[in-house]
Amino acid sequence: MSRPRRPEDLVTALLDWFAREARDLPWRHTLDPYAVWVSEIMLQQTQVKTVIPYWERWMRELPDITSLAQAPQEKIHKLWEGLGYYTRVRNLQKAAQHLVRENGGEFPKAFDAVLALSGIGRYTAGAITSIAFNQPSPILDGNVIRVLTRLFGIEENPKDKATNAKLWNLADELVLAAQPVPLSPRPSHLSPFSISGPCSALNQSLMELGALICTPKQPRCDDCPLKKPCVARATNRAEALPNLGKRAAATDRRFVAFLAQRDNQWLVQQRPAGVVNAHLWEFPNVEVDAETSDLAAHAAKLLGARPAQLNPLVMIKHSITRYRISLEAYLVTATKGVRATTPSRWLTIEELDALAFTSAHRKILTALRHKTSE
DNA sequence: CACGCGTGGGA
DNA sequence: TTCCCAAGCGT
Repeated sequence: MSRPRRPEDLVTALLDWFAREARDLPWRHTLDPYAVWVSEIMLQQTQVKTVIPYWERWMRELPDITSLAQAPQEKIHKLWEGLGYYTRVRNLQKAAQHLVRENGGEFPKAFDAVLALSGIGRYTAGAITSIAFNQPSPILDGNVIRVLTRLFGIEENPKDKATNAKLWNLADELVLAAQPVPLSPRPSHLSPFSISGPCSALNQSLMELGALICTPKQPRCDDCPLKKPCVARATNRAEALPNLGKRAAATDRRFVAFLAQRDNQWLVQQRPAGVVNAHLWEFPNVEVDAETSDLAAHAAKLLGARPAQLNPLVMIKHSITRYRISLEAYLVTATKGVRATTPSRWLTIEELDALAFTSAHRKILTALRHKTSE
């Protein structure tokens, strides 16, 4: 069985592979720390393919720290609509406002100053400082955990404190070993990137390997630049690692939404701070028991008037965190007497479109638009 | 430190 | 269909 080689040899193999195989992603064409920062926040727990259009739109609308700091909160929520984890976007703006106020609108270079910003933890601080400034700061994300536990045959749960520390140390050894290595040239037939240096390339190569080769299921070990030293490949343990614990079982929940119309306007409300999907808009809705049949009573409580009739429009299935949710949307007829509870508004379909909706209620809105255009 | 926080894609 | 999980962070 081949043992892992020295860090220098692993680094050489990774940098060479990255120069050949790295994807052409839009944020790889800039070294602007703000642009890198935005990409890293969007990429937290979110797939590359999903992020690309959001990042491009964001950079057009809010191209620098000052424009973000000054943007209305409705605008940043709308730009984030559908990405989830909406605290991220508020922390992003909070940090931008801090930088305008305290640092002349400049993004800091010092790792500790970056780490201190809202929404930036150890991973993101390491990613930004290595990618934008070629600093030898290690990164450890889901991809890197997978690559390193397999490469070194680490069977312990990577969430355990000691194992997590060990993984950070391994990531640190690799990025330090990369620091003096010349950057591998990218083949001329591929589009050029803006890579700040070998620390940037090494960190990105670990994530890229995890995304393209060292995947959770059916890893493409035959194409891996680290196949010789990889312990998991030699022991046929690749798909068994990393050894993450069991995830919590999903719970079923049922919600009912009521679509109240007044002329060409529909009643919507904004979710309060501190709850799931805070600050986003939705149709009036309530959680009900699975067996509840008297939905009109719920509608009455919610809208202040008992509807004469409830006509089903659409049933949405979605899940948020560990909840499997079914969301039934009903058109409310005879809405005379319906009064909004604050904060809520009567708005046209076009006006609703301009608001940031939760994903599930965005689907209701789409169904409603189709219904009303029939 | 275990948990809450969103969503969509892929097997 | 169901489950896993993706460039994590804050509390």
